[in-house]
Amino acid sequence: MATAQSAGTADVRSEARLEHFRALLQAYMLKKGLRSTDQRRLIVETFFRSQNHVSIEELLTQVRAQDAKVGYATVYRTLKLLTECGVAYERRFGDGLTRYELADEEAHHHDHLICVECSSITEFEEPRIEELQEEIATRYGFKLRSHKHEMYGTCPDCQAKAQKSTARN
Amino acid sequence: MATAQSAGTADVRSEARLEHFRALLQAYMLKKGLRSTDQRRLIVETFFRSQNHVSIEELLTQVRAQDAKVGYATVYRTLKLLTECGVAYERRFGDGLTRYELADEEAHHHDHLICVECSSITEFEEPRIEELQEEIATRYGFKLRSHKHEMYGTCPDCQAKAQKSTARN
DNA sequence: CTCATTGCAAATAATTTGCATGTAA
DNA sequence: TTACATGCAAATTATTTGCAATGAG
Repeated sequence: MATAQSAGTADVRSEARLEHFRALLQAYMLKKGLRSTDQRRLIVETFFRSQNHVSIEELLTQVRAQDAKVGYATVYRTLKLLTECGVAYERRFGDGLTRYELADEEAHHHDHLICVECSSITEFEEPRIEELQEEIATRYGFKLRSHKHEMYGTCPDCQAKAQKSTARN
Repeated sequence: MATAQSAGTADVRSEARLEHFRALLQAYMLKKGLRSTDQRRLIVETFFRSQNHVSIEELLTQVRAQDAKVGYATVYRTLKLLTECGVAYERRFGDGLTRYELADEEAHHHDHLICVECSSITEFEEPRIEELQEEIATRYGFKLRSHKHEMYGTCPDCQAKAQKSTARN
């Protein structure tokens, strides 16, 4: 089995929370005069059920399993919509890909350990860092909205692998 | 030929430190059998003198003020080289651009407060966060190489501006 | 001489956009 | 009926690469 680092987020997402996001989206669409279409609903629900940090391509694959005709552009446009109305966050890690995560507070408070060898992503949470962030923001008079904290290094697995091939070089 | 460019970091970068980086680069090039060319030297020195967080395009503009024939590809290739040998760090902020900064320890240990309104970047330093990072890396068995810690919010100036136009809405 | 480097243009890759057609409201 | 939405393909943007010509060691 592959490394399923950040455990199945889908299970963690309670219906109640998703309902909250659906309402958020609906309110935004109403305000902007946007329309609810089959594709949009499908993409949004697929996003809600997908693993954390989905890329557009991954999402599109899942979406096309339901409706093979959905195009790239629609997924891009829908994810942009979700980002605008505060349902999703865009994240850019080292690879040239934009990934998305559900914009709940928990997501807001976890951060990432990224392996520079195998690109695996491990999430961590550290309230003491949160505290310090607030302190710093206050120090500089910033009103904080979000943050991004990524640590890059070698994961235990890759360290082990590197050791085996040390003789080679 | 005295570069009449923006003040800023150039003054802060002591010759001694630059000399260290020149040595680092030279050692790397020697090891790899790479050659020292006019373009490379020009790009590297321009990078040393440029403001922090330069983009390829900004750098190219500055380089072309000296030698109009230098191509994009050479700048990309040279910055990649600088990144490989540990002289520069790549950074990706919100816009779709890769920016580079000198890889000294101070740069390694400062992080960024980014204003979502005016895009201004404020650097900060907080040793207690550094400590916590090490602690977390150890907890997950990671060997840390670098990190990125960005906080997004509204800077004091933009908060003030927002206040003035509050009556408007 | 030999092989790395350069500049250019063409190739990728990710994302965006124009437009004719489809479709919520 | 009236725009908004979609799918496709073409356009953009950032970056990379192939290649013939150049130049460092």
